[in-house]
Amino acid sequence: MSSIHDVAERAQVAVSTVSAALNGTRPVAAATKRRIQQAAAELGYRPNLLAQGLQSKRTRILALLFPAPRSGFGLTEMQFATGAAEAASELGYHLLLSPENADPIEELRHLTGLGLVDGVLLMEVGLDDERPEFLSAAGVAFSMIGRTREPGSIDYADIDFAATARDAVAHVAGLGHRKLAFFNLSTDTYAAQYGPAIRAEIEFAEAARAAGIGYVDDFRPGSAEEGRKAFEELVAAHPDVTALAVMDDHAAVGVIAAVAARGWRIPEDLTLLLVLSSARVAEMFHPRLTTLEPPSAELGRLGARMLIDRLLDDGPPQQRLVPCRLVVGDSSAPPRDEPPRDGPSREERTASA
Amino acid sequence: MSSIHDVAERAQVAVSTVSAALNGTRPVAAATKRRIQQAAAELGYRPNLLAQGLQSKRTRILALLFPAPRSGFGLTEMQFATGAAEAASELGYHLLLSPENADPIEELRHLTGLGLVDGVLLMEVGLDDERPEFLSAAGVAFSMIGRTREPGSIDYADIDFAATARDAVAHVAGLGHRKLAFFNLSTDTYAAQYGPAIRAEIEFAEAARAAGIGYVDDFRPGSAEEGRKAFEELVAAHPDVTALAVMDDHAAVGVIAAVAARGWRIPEDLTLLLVLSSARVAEMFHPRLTTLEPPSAELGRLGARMLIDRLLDDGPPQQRLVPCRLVVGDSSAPPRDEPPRDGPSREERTASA
DNA sequence: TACGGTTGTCGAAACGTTTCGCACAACCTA
DNA sequence: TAGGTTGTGCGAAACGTTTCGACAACCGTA
Repeated sequence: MSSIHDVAERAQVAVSTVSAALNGTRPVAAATKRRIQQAAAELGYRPNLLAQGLQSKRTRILALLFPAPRSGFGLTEMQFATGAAEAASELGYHLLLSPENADPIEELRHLTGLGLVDGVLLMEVGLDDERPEFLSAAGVAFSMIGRTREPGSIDYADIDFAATARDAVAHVAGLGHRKLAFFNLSTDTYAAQYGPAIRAEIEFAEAARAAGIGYVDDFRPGSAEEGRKAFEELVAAHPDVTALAVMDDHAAVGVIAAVAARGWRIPEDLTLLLVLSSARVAEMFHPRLTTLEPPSAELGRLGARMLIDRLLDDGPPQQRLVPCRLVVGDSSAPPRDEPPRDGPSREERTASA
Repeated sequence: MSSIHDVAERAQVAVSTVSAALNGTRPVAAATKRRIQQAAAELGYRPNLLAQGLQSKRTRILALLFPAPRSGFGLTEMQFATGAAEAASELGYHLLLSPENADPIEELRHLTGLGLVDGVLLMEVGLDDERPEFLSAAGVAFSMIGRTREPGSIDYADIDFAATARDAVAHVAGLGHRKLAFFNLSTDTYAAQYGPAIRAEIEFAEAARAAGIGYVDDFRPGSAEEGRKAFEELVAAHPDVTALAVMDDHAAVGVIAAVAARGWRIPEDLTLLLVLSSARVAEMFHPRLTTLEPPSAELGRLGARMLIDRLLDDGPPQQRLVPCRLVVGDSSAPPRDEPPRDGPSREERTASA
């Protein structure tokens, strides 16, 4: 690989002049600059990022910390990563994919001690996450996808749960439903104070209250089997529920099975919404489920962009909330007129269809 | 951040001695070494990766080139990335996530010119991919996830399509099926000479021939709608097919809908296999589909590991094929005794169940 | 006693940049 | 014509490492 020395030699100028000409650091005579640029082009010169970084203390490398694949690790997280990588790339930055091991803080200490990265992008941020505090104390620039309980003046991009819940409730209320149930993420996830689990539950309750429709959120099924059970219990305890919003993909599978087992149909007997699941997953279901699709790639892009902004100059903190996109599928319909009973209700309808 | 100078000063030795003591590059008196290690620990010293890289020409950074998200970009690709990142991390390497833009070769030229990465990990390798050739010519170390038509002596990790097809065929033949159909990836993907599409088709044909069962592979549906149509055509043209292997997730959705529309049931009337799709996707279906799950994370790990091996010393090329894992779901069953006819076959069975 | 070998340490150079103080010429102004 | 002001370019230092030749001290042996 040719270095700046080679360019200098070929253009018959000093090394420092090449640097100035290429970076525009200070004025260089037009003719000289042209000669330098040509020499650089002929040699296919690319500045060495390591040398640049060593000198300037800026590497233009960002680290994306991603947690050890939990059970629910999927498309959404992937899209954070690709979104962030693309945004970084567009702005001339690189993205390092850093898996987190058992001790995230130690991992962080190591990573930032290397002098390799300019800043860190945190994802899967818990409400009481300790990483932000550490990074702040260490003076490392960072931004979050998601947010802690009290984000203070830290940059973050997160889902707008309030707007998402409002949209979801407006959708079902608009169809005429009077009572909505909400199946949260698994009990474990909830207990771990996972932000989306906590916030979604709060905001759905609030949105339902504001819209004046009934609301139930006692269930947190994390698997198909738990989803099935939860649905049975729901119907037993609240037979007047006609719409259901489910956070966990697998629980939704169980719900659908339970609905079919009772001889009910979607959407005639139940309007089913998938919350925070990608449309690609929703398409796997039959009928295609109505989804509140998280803006994952967008959040990744935003996270990377605000981190880069922060590195360039420190303006006020950027805190962005983006709502999920409502993708109406075939699982939304007005409620049945009267509560369905067990039995051959499906056949009755099939006959009339 | 403290530097090697600080350590040297604190331990009262020369900088070069610190380097030698910490890297074991050459012998250092035990007492001195201890003093140095203690000083380093007290200061929390971490060698600067940039300076190390600048000097040693080795950065311990690998780049994973990932293509612009195609339609089918999903879990599988994610797992390449996380698998590779984990393996790299375990071996003391870092993984750079590099999105590919419109011109992959130019992108590569740029990336490798930076001196930032020691090697490149290629994924989504096409049969006639031009990237390997470029990298070979440029003298850049790399390995592939997937492989070109003639991989020569390039390191790669890929799916063992022959074994996968054998396993799939053995599974359905073992259940008693006598004729298998194969729905490949979309026509576009096939036309683009996407390795898995080409190889899977060849190997399924071969496996079916070897097992002595009938085989059809005229279809390449890339969406639910195309899947539905393809299934209709299949049944019309080959009423004796009782088992179907589908490569495209969305096509499978269409197939399932078409099966239901005819009043047939899975697995009673059709054994359905999902090929190259993750078990997590298969669980979304009802009934849970039998899957040939690609060893994505494993391939990612292997790719990273063989690349690192290559960087350390050049032994013979490593070329690994890993078969998909057969995960038997609820969509596999022995064939019905006689070819199903249109009509109330489902009701007959429902009554007897 | 002198000498070759071993052991342990040091200092300087090099990796490829950027930055900064200076030098020098040309030009303008008083 | 002398002094200041631009405009342009140069060289050296610095960033934090590793590497390598030099060398001092010590040992055993001839």
